[in-house]
Amino acid sequence: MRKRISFWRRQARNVGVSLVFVMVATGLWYTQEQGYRDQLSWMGVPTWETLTPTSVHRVLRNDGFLVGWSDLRVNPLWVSYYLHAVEDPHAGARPDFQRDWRTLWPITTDSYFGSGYDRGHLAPNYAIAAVHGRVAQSHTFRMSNITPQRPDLNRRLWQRLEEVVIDHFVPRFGTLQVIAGPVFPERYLDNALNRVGLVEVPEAFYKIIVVPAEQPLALAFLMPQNVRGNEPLDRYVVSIDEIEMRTGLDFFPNLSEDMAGRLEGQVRTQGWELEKVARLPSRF
DNA sequence: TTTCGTGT
Repeated sequence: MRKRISFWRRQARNVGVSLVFVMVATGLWYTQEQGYRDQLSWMGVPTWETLTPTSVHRVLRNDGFLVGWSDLRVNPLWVSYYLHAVEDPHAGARPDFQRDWRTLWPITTDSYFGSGYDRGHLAPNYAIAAVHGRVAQSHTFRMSNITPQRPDLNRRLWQRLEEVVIDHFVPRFGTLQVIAGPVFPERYLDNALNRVGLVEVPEAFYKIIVVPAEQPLALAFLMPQNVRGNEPLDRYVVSIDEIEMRTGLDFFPNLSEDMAGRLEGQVRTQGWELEKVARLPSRF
């Protein structure tokens, strides 16, 4: 009898030691992970306004950018990254697209074959490569960073926007925080079966650009799938509030209420000199 | 320099 009691005591102590170990390890991991996330997002990682199946996601960390991955949409709901001016911007050759095993879903590099949709980057190849280097570049080719885009959007209008960001806005402001992602129809069931393989097809895409200064500036775009590609960029400027309404996400959750109201509630294009870049021709 | 598909 005595022996049994001491056996269970020992087990209880072992469980206790294990629990403490797990808590400490989790705490260390969490602190470190939080540090990485803070380095890749200004004023907090995007989160959901309300906990709904379509807005819930988990964060995948890459070199140079974060991905908010939705297992229901089988899409990145957002990507977040900084860009800063570099001496001699250039990118190496485009690597191959890669499967990302963290998504669990089997999204392979030829899942898009014959679909009529491009494999569109959210965190862009060129800008990430130029600013964050070769490894980060390869991570932008993970299928977790890819979403179905119509060719005229991906290769023309969206590409022009990406080019303006890295070639004009980054040199002007020095450092930018960019968040980009897809927009889906309001009712999930209306679009639930509209998929490329397992990947739900968005109806539009947003890109939020912030100058993270004492007095921050923000500019946000919302572009639909069906464009010709030569439209002026400033036609698609919207407020961050509008993107939050359309996506169910909360951007920059650590912003003070006061600052959030000023930055997110209205469209302010002063300071961006949009008129100079809105009509630059397509490269492709 | 910056987007991709192509078909196996």
